[in-house]
Amino acid sequence: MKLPLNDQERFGLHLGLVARLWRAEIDRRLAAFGLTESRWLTLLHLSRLAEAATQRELAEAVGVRGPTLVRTLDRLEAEGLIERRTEAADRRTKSVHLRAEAIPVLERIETTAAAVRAEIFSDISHAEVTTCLRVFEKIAGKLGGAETTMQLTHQIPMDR
Amino acid sequence: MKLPLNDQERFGLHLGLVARLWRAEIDRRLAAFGLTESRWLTLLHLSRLAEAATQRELAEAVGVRGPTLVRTLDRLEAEGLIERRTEAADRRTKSVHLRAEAIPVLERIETTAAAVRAEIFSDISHAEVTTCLRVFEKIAGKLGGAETTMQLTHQIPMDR
DNA sequence: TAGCAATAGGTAGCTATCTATCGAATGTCC
DNA sequence: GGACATTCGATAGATAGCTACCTATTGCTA
Repeated sequence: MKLPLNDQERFGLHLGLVARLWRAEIDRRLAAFGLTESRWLTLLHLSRLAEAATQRELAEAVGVRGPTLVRTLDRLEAEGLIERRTEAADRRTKSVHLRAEAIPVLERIETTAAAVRAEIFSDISHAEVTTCLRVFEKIAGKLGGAETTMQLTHQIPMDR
Repeated sequence: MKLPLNDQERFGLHLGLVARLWRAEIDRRLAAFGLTESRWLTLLHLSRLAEAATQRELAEAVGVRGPTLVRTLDRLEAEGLIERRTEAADRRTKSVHLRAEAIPVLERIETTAAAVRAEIFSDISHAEVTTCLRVFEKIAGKLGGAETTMQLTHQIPMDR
């Protein structure tokens, strides 16, 4: 039973581990600014989406389920970084907006993320990165179905 | 601000997402047998470690911290799949042992994991897998320090 | 050998993810 | 136009990861 692992087995085991290490590192660097990955990732996607994104659109962009985003937004709203507005057109939906207070925070996020990337990728070639991305998208295509693939490539259709 | 993402940015964003999809898929397939990833992963590592592994050694193999393993072992012990024994040599440590009831469960895990791998990797070449593994280990080396690198390559030193 | 540092496992509490479900609002189809 | 299905955001509860701290035991060292 105590066989050495083959490469496919090792891939499965290491994927989750590296993802946890990555998240922990970013959390560590941004903790001093009161940010965790789920919060800064949400802010970042919000800044890159069209104006007046709904919670549903934002959740899809970030890659989490609705209830997960609800709690993240609760915290960001309590911290005064975003606000939710009920839209007259469809009173079920709420649009999410960055507040002015979020601008310096976003700048800090961009700076820190760039520094982490420069450090992490210093000895990883561009070809290696694109290979990983191709593998990620193949896996997401199989596991997540069409929606996730579109989400991964940031081609979110407007009519969903 | 609404710039397209470069490949390094996309890598960071997709890593966590694919890891969550992967975990959700395996949990879905093994849920019918009362297993979740943390539990079957722990059983699998236990079956591949030397006899009488301590909790510390097992935690390092699985890649989680001590308190995380404590809860997982609590559940596995309650389900009758493993048992903890206090060793006379060092009464601080407890060795973890598979019980006979775990054998069919492990067979089910191995079968299911092999099926998932065959499906996921059907259109991913061996070269792509090894490139990803090389990237994972470079990142783990930078983020996790020496111990994690050793853990990733399964060269756990005996004298720690 | 007495005291103190280090180690193993456990507990408490935080964050974040998920599924299942709910209420309100909207849309659709006879 | 009324009944039913769908969609959106929120809530509840489960699981799993972490750090910080605690107790018991071991071992080193002055």
